[in-house]
Amino acid sequence: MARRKDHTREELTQLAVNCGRDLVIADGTEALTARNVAKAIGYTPGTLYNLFDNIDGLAVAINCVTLNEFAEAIATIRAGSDTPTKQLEKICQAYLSIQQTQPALWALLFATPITIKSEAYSAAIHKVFDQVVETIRPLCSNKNTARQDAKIIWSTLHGICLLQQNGKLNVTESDSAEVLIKRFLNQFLNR
Amino acid sequence: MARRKDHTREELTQLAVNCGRDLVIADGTEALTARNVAKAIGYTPGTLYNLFDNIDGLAVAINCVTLNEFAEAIATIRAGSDTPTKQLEKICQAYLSIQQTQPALWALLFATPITIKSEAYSAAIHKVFDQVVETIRPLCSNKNTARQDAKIIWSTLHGICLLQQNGKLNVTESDSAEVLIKRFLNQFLNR
DNA sequence: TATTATTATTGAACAACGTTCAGAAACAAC
DNA sequence: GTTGTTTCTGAACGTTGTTCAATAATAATA
Repeated sequence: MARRKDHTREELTQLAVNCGRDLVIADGTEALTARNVAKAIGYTPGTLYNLFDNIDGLAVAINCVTLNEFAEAIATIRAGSDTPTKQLEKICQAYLSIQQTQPALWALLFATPITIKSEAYSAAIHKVFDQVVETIRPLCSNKNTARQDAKIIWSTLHGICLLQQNGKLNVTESDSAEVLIKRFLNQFLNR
Repeated sequence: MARRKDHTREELTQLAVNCGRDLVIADGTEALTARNVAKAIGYTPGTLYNLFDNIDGLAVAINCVTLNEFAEAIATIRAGSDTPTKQLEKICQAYLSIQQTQPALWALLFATPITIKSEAYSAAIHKVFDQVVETIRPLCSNKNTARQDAKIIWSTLHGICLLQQNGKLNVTESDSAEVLIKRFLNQFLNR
């Protein structure tokens, strides 16, 4: 069989991304295999390689969706009338929320070392990160360090979540990620 | 063939850990396969499963070596006559140094989500972490928060290195991990 | 309408992975 | 010498990512 043309190339890509995402949500990152996705979309593995260079390409595409959703959540927070500090807190909570409610999607985002150059992926990262920078800017003493501070906050957020997920932070006692992040923000923002 | 008894069980374990470590250093974490290690030690894959539950067990054993080396480096730093703040800086630099000089070993340590319960592994983590806590303690305003602060610092250190390694921090400009960490410490320790 | 060109899709194959386990070989005990 | 125990092999299984000749459906052409 060949040339079914049930879907356009774009539709097929969308289908793969959606089904792949559902697979990850349902059964974890390990379920994201070429054969699993192919079966889910009703095609064979070979077809996926018409759409993506390799299976990591699909992972990146799924990550773009996750990042874009997060970027929208941040935009909503920033559209509100909270103080910058409060906004930053809410952004951090939103990040935490992703990790806690969709741990598998989060793991696909960060716990997997993905080394792929993708226009869309860089753009998606920027859409998130740049907003963090702008939120922080009024809080920075030195105006030139907003981006650096954003990187630090982003890294800490990320590090706490990662070590928490792997149980590498539960040395003896267990502090919730939320508590640690709140403490970090307070101290880092000098209040 | 069977029962060569060229080595005791302990020697064989040591051999596997050492060769596995060398493989990782030379060719990255992906080179740590049962067949590769088996060939390196002059046995067959099956033998490895007498020594470890699975291949992750070998990875954990290698990580213990890395962690113990790091713990010793920290001990040397703490034995010096620097101020606590300076000691903390040096510890952070030592962490960075591991990531930069042995990126594959570091990747095996942290970039891989390992979910294994190991007595030795927990002990190795503690040997590192507890020293960080003690170094920080005199710098903490509230005496009860030393462990929390240590976790935050540890997480930040980790997050910066991770995002840096994956190129996920090089948004537009590139600040070195060293600069970011120094800035973080200054700000976090309120100076 | 008949023929040709193009393109999407398959399915079988390949190499490599982790892992298992019956059996063979070497040692120890009696 | 016989028996038992332990170590080690090697072949197998199932799964992974990935490739690619063959094929069938469509589009283009005559």
